[in-house]
Amino acid sequence: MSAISPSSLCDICSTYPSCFASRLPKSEQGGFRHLFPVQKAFRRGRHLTTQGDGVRSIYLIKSGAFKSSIVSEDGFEQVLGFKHAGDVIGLDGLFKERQPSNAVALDDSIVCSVSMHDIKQLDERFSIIRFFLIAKLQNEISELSQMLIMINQMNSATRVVSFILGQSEKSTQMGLPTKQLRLQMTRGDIGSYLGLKIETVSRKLTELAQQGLIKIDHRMIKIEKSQELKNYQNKQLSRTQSP
Amino acid sequence: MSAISPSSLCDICSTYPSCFASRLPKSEQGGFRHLFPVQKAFRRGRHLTTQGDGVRSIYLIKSGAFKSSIVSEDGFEQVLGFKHAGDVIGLDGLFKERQPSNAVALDDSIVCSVSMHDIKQLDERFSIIRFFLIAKLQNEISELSQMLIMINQMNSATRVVSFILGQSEKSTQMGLPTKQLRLQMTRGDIGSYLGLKIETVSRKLTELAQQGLIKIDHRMIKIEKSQELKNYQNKQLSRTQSP
DNA sequence: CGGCCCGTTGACCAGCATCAAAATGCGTGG
DNA sequence: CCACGCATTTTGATGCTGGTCAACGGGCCG
Repeated sequence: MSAISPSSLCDICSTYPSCFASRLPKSEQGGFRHLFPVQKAFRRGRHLTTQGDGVRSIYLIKSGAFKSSIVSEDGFEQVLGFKHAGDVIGLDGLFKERQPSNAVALDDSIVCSVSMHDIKQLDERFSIIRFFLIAKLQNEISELSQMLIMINQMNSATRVVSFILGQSEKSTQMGLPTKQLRLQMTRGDIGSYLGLKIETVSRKLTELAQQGLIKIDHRMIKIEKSQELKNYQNKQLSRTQSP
Repeated sequence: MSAISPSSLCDICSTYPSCFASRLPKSEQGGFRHLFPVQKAFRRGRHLTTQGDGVRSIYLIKSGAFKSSIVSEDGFEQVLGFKHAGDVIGLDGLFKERQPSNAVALDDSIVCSVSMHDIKQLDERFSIIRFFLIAKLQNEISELSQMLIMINQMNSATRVVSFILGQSEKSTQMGLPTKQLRLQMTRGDIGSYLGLKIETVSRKLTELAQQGLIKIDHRMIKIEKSQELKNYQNKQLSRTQSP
């Protein structure tokens, strides 16, 4: 965790469009620069946030990948989601005393960190920032709701398919290849996220490969038949009759 | 859905302590009254919010009970939570065009409705209101995360036990009896919430009754051995070894 | 009184977890 | 650069939990 460029300018930032800085009126963006958002590098495995620690900043991911998770008292980890360039980390702890969740780097990553003090100033001055923060929190609610639907209503194969398609979509959004993706997380992480055991994840991936829908090379996934994968999803969703 | 008392004063409201009105400085609370929060009654089965409809207000529950849910395109309902007196409904749609979820009255209920216009004014003027809204959204995130943990890591009996204990706790918070509670929702709602089929919910409740931990009379639940129920929870959480 | 939810119970079985073992990859230190 | 050790992944065999299908009773409302 070392400062790279303490006074880096937002307007040369690669994730500027998805950052709240871009929401500020042009005339104010110079002002925002003076709040000195700081870029920091995190090596794989390092914690960006740790459950229970004090809250100091929120973070916008500039490059790399993180998993967010909660660890219960008995040591069980529940993965809540995976975050990539453009995503925000730390909103669930915003204005709180303690971090409610962990964020761990899955790759070497770079984040832009904005201190609580700066966030409070921005929140005070600009309604657009308030809407931004609330919208991002609502996104998290929406994603968690979708996870509940997935885990409660889909079987294991369909969950794995949905996961792959979701990762592929994120990949596309970041301007990376849609049909070729590299998973940053272990099978165990995927299993925790999807509510499946590691063996089940492995088996279902193998089956999908055997059916020719994907190709697997360790953590590289190649999507061979995206339409059939999408059909897979829909077929499973309507496996029981509607009311 | 009829107006009861369009100019009711907040300071005689039974849920005032959990309302954001209570957060305002004393000198401003008179001003808040002039925003005319409106009380409305909802009969059992009526929708307070409907997925896809326009967003007009947020609601604070004064009495009664609601379930919040999402219905997928294929007609499947996923129950996201149950809301009671003091809870807020509509935050997931705050400042949005369309309601992302449904809220249906499980009992005849009364809510206090605050229009988007008023919320915007309050949000603009009072940082304490902003913190309130964000904290409530974070609560929803936290509850959904706990649901994921429960569904991914607990077996059916433990989920049902957790549900009963959770309902009992809510009951306590509202000043109602802790050991005697009336479920407002069907077994089907509970099943959707917990990710279990209706038959499983029914069976597990029966088993708990046979073990003498609870007594069941239709939707009345009497908690006979609360300590053993809590042990049940902990036992199951550590059913597999920690890393 | 009849129909419709709602809830319960039983029999059966599919899907996923569990347990076990081996192969492979990766990081670390010599 | 290589070797060792650990983490990750795969694959197989087996069993249990919770889903499915079916039937029935009871309460509520028109």
